[in-house]
Amino acid sequence: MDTMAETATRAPRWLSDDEQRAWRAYLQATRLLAEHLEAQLQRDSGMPHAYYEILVTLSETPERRLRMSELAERTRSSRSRLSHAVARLEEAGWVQRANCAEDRRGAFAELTDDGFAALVEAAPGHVEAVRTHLIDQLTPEQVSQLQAISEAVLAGLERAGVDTGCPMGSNS
Amino acid sequence: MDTMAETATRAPRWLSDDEQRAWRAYLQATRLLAEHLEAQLQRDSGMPHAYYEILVTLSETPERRLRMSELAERTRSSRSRLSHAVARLEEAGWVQRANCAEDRRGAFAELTDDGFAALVEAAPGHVEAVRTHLIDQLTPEQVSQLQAISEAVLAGLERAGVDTGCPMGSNS
DNA sequence: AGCCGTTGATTGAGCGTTCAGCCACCGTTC
DNA sequence: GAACGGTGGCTGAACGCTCAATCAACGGCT
Repeated sequence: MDTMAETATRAPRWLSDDEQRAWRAYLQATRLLAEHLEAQLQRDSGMPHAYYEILVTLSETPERRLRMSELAERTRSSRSRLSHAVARLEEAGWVQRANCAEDRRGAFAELTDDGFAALVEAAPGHVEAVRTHLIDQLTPEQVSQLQAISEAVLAGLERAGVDTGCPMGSNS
Repeated sequence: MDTMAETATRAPRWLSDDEQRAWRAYLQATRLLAEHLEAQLQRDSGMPHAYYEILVTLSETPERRLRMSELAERTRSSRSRLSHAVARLEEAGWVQRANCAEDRRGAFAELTDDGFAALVEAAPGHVEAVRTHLIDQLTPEQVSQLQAISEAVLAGLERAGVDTGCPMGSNS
């Protein structure tokens, strides 16, 4: 990396050794954890984590249904991605679409009973994995540190306009 | 989620409110950050982050070349994934394959001059993004907390037999 | 020599995501 | 009421990844 510092057109603020160690540890930990949780959910419940989150989000709603846009926002997903995902979930019988009366462009995604059952099946194993590989590895103090850190990063990203649903925001 | 605790066949140890807040914040922060970095690298340098890491790993090697297996381990990638990736990188002219004399099954992946140039182009923007959206959002204390947390999680995953592909000792 | 399990690496199908483009509908304006 | 830009949602192609299958070469064995 040092050799590149000289070659670069405009010297950026490179990371210090400590920062780089933290960054690389963070990168590996988040990636491995995500992969592990993904694999667990796929293996035990036959759904990717993103789909699990869709089901969770729907289940936390009074009528177990949401407009596609609203669902996309809450799951921080693009509309396209959600559209494909709901199509898959519909094939699995876990979600069904419903027309919207007030806005005929709109569509609802609705959690079916099978979908709720699948969620009930999937949740314990997933939560157990999260606890085992994240929460239980940390002291209570570290858990709250992690929350503070995550919220700081989130705030920074949102302040920078890195909002998922807003393609117009980035310009130059 | 509480309703599901009763329905599930075996569901001990749900997350407390604090733990769940921490988990969800972590989830969103890591995901948004990863997506942002991915997008930045793709937009500014035309490569996904995984490919960037391959180039970095090759560049940090004396001869700028590594056996495929070795490269797969260092980038924590599956062999298959790496094989596909190197194929793409070869198309881009950033990497070239070379036969291995000692083991005729083997193959080297070698960083080309164009590949190194692409890396030199890409690195400043990427590092800047990491700094801006992660490091600069945190106090120095939080950075070291994050490192400790990440290492704890990593150690837990490795203890649990999750294939890390990389023993703790090796670094760059 | 011949066999046989292992290892290095590639391949192709399938899946999820992104991106760009599209259509249908909305609300406003003239 | 016709035209307009904006919005809700869908589609298809391209891409990266995973998984299982495959192949060739190695190395130890008798």
